[in-house]
Amino acid sequence: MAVTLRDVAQRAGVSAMTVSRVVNGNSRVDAETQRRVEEAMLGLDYIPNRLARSLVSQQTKTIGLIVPDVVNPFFAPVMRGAESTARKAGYRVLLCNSEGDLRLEREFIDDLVAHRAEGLLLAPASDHSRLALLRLLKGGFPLVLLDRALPDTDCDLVVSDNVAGARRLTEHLIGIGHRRIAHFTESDDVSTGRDRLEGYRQALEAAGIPISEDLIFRTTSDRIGGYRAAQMMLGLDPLPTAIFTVNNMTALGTMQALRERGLSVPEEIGLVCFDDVEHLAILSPFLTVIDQPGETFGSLGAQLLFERISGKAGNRSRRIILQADLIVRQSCCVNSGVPKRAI
Amino acid sequence: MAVTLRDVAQRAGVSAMTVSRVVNGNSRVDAETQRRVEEAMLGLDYIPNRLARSLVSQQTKTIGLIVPDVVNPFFAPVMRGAESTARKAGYRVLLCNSEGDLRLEREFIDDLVAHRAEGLLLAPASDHSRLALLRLLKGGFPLVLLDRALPDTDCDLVVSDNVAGARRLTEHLIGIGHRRIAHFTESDDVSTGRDRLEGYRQALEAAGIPISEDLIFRTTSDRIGGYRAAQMMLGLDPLPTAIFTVNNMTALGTMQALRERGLSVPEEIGLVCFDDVEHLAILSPFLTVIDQPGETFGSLGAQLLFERISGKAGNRSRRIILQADLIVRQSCCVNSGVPKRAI
DNA sequence: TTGTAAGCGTTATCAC
DNA sequence: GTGATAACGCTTACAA
Repeated sequence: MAVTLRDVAQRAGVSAMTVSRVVNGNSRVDAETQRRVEEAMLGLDYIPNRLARSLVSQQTKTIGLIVPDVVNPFFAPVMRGAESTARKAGYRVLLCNSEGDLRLEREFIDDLVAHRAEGLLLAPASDHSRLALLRLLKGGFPLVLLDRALPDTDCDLVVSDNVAGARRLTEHLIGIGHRRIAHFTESDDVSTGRDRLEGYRQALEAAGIPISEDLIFRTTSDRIGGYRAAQMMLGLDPLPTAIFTVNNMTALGTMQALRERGLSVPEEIGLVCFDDVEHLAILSPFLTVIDQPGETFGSLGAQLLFERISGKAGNRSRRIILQADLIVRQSCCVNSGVPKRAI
Repeated sequence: MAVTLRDVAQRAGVSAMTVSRVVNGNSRVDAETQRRVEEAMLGLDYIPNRLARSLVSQQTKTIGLIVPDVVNPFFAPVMRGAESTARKAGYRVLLCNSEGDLRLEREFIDDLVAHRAEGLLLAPASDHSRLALLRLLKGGFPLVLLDRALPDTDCDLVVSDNVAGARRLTEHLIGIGHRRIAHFTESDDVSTGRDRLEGYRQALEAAGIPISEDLIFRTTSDRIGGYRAAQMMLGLDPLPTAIFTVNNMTALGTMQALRERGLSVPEEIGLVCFDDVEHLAILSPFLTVIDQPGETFGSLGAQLLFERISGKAGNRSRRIILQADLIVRQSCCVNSGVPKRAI
C-alpha cells in the first residue's frame, strides 16, 4: 500500500509527470506511452494519494455535513439529498453525527476545517453552535445552515416556515373543536422550537383563545423529553384535549406516557407534531403531522454551498424558506370532532 | 484560511519547527517562546493542515465505517460503539452510507483507500462485496467485517450467532404451539439471511416438523420486501399461524400488509424477527425479537481493527461470534398460546 | 531549547 | 509529447 507515482513511472520507464498526466487524463499523452503507464499502474495496484493531490491542488473536493441525529428519520432524506447533489458535483460528503452535543459538534467542525473541507452543511445543535462558527464566519468559510437558524448570524440558510407550519397545525386542532391545547416545546435556544411556539401562539390568538402558560411545557426534543413533559401535563385538571409536540421524537415519548396512563390517542386525547415518524406512519397511520421536505433541505443546501464555494454566490446571504405539508391523519379526531371527554 | 506554520513562525519570530513543537506539545519548548507562539497562533487563527501532517507522518488517524443503512435503528448503536472506541484511540471515523448498493459501496471503499484511511469497518451489502475487497485483502489492509460474513474471505469478523438466534426464535414459536411457521428470508447472497434460514430449518427438524418450501419466501430485507412477501404468503390456504422475518424492516412491511388485510398481530397471526425496532418497541411493545448487541459490534470491531492497524494482531484472523438476546413480547401469543385460528 | 535540511506524493510551470 | 524543478504545509532527523 505504498505504491507511488514514481514507482509507476519507473516501471513504465517514464517520468512522474507523465504518469500524473495519465492518471488525470486531461493533457495529451502518446497512445503507446499511455498504454505502458496504465499497465504499470495495474500491475502495481497503484492508487493515487489524494492527500498529496489535495495538498498541492488546494482543493479536497470534500464538504462536511453535520446533523444532530443520523438515526432520526427526518434527517435521512436530508443526508440523501446532500449526498446525491454533492456526488453530481464531484464532491464527497463527510457525514458527522453531533448527537446534539455542542462539544462534539465543535470537534467535528474543527476537524473538518483541519482537513480542509471546502464547505460545511450544518444542522446546528442550538443557538450556542454559533460560537464554534465564529471563526468560519469571520473567515468567509462556505457555510450553509440547515433546518435551524442561528441568531445574529448572517449566512446561507435553508429552513422551513416553522411559524406557519405550527400555526396551521394548531389551527387544524382549533378547527375541529379543540380549545384546550397543550404545547411541548424545546429549550428556548433552538430556533425551530421558538418559531413553532410562536406559530402556536398566533393560532390561539387569532382564534381568540387565551394563551395559558400552564399548557406550555419546556422540555428536550427527544423521546425522553416528550415522556417527561407528558407526565407533567398529566397532572393538569382538566387535561388538555390535544397536544402539539415540537417534533417526532417528542411525540413518541408523549405517546409512551399516554399509553402508560391508559389514555388512547386519538379517542381520548389528540396528538400532532412536526416531522413524520417514517415507520410508525406506515404501521399505524394516525399521527397528524407537519411533514418537512427533507430531501430538498439537503439538495438545496448543497447547491447553495457549491455556489458559495465556487464564488458564484455574491456577498449577500441567501435565506431559503420552504413550505411544509400538513398531513392530516386520525390523531385528533378530525372525523368525529373532538375527543369524547371534551364534548 | 491560508495561514501556515511559517506565517505563525514569522510572527512569533521563531522557526517553523518550534511552532510545530508547540502545536504538537510533545517536545520541550521554552515557556516564554511557547507563549509567544501561542499568541501568534491565536492572532492569526492558525489551524494546522492535517493533509500535510498526514502526508509526512504517513498516518491519517482515520478509519472508515460503511453501513448499508444509517437510518436503520440496528446500526445506530453500531456506529456509536465504533465512534466512541475510535475517539478514545485518537481516531476519527468516516461514516459512509452504502444504501446496500454495491457500486456505492465500492466507491466508498476506493475513496477511503485513496484518502489513506488506516482501516475499514465494513457491514457489507452482500457476498458480492468481496470483489471490491480483493485488493485490500491481498495488500493486508486492516479490515474488519461487521454483522455479515463473506464467503471464502479470511479476515477479522464480528457477527452474531445467527443460526442459534434463528433457532431460538423458531423454537420459541414451536414451544407455544405453532406448527405452520412461515419464514421471510433475503436473497441467498447475504450470510445473515442464509444463517437465519438455517436456524429456522434446524428448529423445525429438531421438532419433527416437516419443512415446507412453500412457507419460505425469498425477498429483499427492506420494508417493501416484507410487504411483498406477506402479500405472497396471504395467498396460502391455510395461512401460517406465525411468521419469522429476517429482520426488523421486513417485519414492518409484513405488519403493513397484514394490517391492510385486516389480520391482527398477535391475535390472528404471530410475528417475530431479528433486530428490534427501537421506537416501535416503546410505543407498542409487542414484537418478539432477537436483539443483537449493536454497540458491542461497533466497539469490538473497532478494537480488533486497531489491533490490526498497530500490528498487534498477528497473522491469523479473529472471528468473534456474539450471542444475541431473545426478547419475548406478545407478538406470538406467548401468554395465551397460539392464535385462535390455530386452535 | 532551537534551527536546518530533506522529503512525504502529488501537481504547476516552464523548458525541451 | 515529455521531463526537470519547485512548490503544497508539515514532520523526521540531525546539528547547533
